Amino acid sequence: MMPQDEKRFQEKIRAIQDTMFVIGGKWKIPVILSVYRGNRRFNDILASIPKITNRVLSKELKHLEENLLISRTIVSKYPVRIEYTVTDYCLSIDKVAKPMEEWGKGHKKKISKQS
Amino acid sequence: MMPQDEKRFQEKIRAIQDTMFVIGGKWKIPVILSVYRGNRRFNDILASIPKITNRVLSKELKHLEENLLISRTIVSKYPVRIEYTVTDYCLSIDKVAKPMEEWGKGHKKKISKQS
DNA sequence: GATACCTGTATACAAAAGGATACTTAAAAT
DNA sequence: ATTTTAAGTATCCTTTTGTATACAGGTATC
Repeated sequence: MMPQDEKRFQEKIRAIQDTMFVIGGKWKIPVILSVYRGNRRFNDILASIPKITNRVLSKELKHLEENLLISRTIVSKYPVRIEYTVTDYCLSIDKVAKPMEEWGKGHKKKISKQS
Repeated sequence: MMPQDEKRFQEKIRAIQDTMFVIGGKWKIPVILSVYRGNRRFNDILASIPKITNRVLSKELKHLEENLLISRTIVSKYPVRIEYTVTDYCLSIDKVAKPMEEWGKGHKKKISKQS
């Protein structure tokens, strides 16, 4: 039998790996933030995130849609016009994104200080 | 000139990408947690994290050491014995890891509910 | 009729991350 | 003398991620 705290440790690992699967990688949170910020159209999102390419953006949007964080709506058929918006559920990401933002800012200072 | 909030948005993105660079990926936080938990020796850490391999662990430890989160000490030369410990600075990761753990647990429920 | 706009997809490729397995070095245990 | 242990490294391979560029399909504009 596995000790209680060992079991809890394994669950912790799994939960964090699940989170990483959904919002990990270089682009997923930036895409969410961009849409959250008001960029609803593909090319606007594309332009708002430095160095992202259309292929990567397309894939990330699909992944986020599958994970219920972004919704995609066809607002006009001719011409094709799509709108991306964040879901209500997506707002929960803020609880993770905010700490990450703060930690990143602090880390930059830390690293530049030691040199 | 870029508007103020646009500039702040770009900084946000960069901060999050910096964080992702340091602790992103499948294994980095699990490794930190394992060491924090008391696993100090290579093979103990290896055994504590399901499915990680020695090659990957070796690389992750090096990366974490370079980013001041883990420290590596040679405790005995013959035989070689190394000890890994978390740095004081590493404790700041908890501010990110905890929300990720919670979000991951909630997400699993969310996904299983919709099916 | 030619060209540009929008929202992507298709193709080809390069780089990074992750995985499987064997090996090393030197001491300690049997 | 052989095996085991510790802490990795070396080699090769697969998968994922990212990049570059071209193209599609339909509308609108010149």
